[in-house]
Amino acid sequence: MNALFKALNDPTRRAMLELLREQPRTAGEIAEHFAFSKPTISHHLDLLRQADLVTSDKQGQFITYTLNMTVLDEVLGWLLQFKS
Amino acid sequence: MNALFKALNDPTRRAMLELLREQPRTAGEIAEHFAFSKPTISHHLDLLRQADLVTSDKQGQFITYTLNMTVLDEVLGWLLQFKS
DNA sequence: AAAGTAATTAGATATTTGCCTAACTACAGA
DNA sequence: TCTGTAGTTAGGCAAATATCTAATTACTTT
Repeated sequence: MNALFKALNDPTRRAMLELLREQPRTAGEIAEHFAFSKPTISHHLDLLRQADLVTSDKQGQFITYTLNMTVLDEVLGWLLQFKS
Repeated sequence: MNALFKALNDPTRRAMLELLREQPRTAGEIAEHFAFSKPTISHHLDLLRQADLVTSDKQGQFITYTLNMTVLDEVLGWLLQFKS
C-alpha cells in the first residue's frame, strides 16, 4: 500500500502508466516520451516495479515493461470505502 | 491531482482520513490517536485540506475537520481508466 | 484582566526524493 | 573479438518532506 501510493505520487510515473496502458513498451521507448536522462527514467521504472504496478521482461538487449492492473484493486478498494 | 496523491502518500494522513470517515473530529481529538506532536498533526491536516480531502470549521476555540469525499472521484476516475 | 486551553505558525534538522553525470553490464553485429 | 547499443548501478547534490520545540494567536473562564 505504501509503495503503491509512493509510486503514484509523481506526475512522470503516472504518465508512464498511461503510456503503458496503450501497450507494453521497452525502457527506451518510454524514455523517448520524457525529457529526463535514461538513469532517471530507469529509476522511475524501478519504483513502479517495486509497487508491482509494472512487470519487466528482458528480451535480448531490450527490457519490456508491461502494466499490471491487478494491484490497482488494492488502492481502488481503499478509496471506495469512503464512497459509502 | 498532484496535491491529492501527495496528501494520500503518507500512512498517518491515510489513517486520519479513516478516522474522519466515522465522524468529524476536532484537531485535538485527531491528535489523540497518534503519537506525534500537535504541530505535526496540524501540518498533516493542512496537507489534507490543501488537497481538499477535508474541510475545517472553527467553532470557538475548536477546529472541526470533516472528510470531503467528493474530491476522491478525481482519483477514482483516473485509476478506473486502467480497469478497462 | 489574568490564566488556561486549542490550535497554528515559525524555525531548525534529519531523511527522502528526483535529478544529473560517470561508470558498468549485457547483448548484438561486423 | 571489437564496437555499438540498451539499460542499470553508483555516487553526488539540491529540493522537498516529516518531525520536533518554542513562540504565537484566538478563545474561554475565573
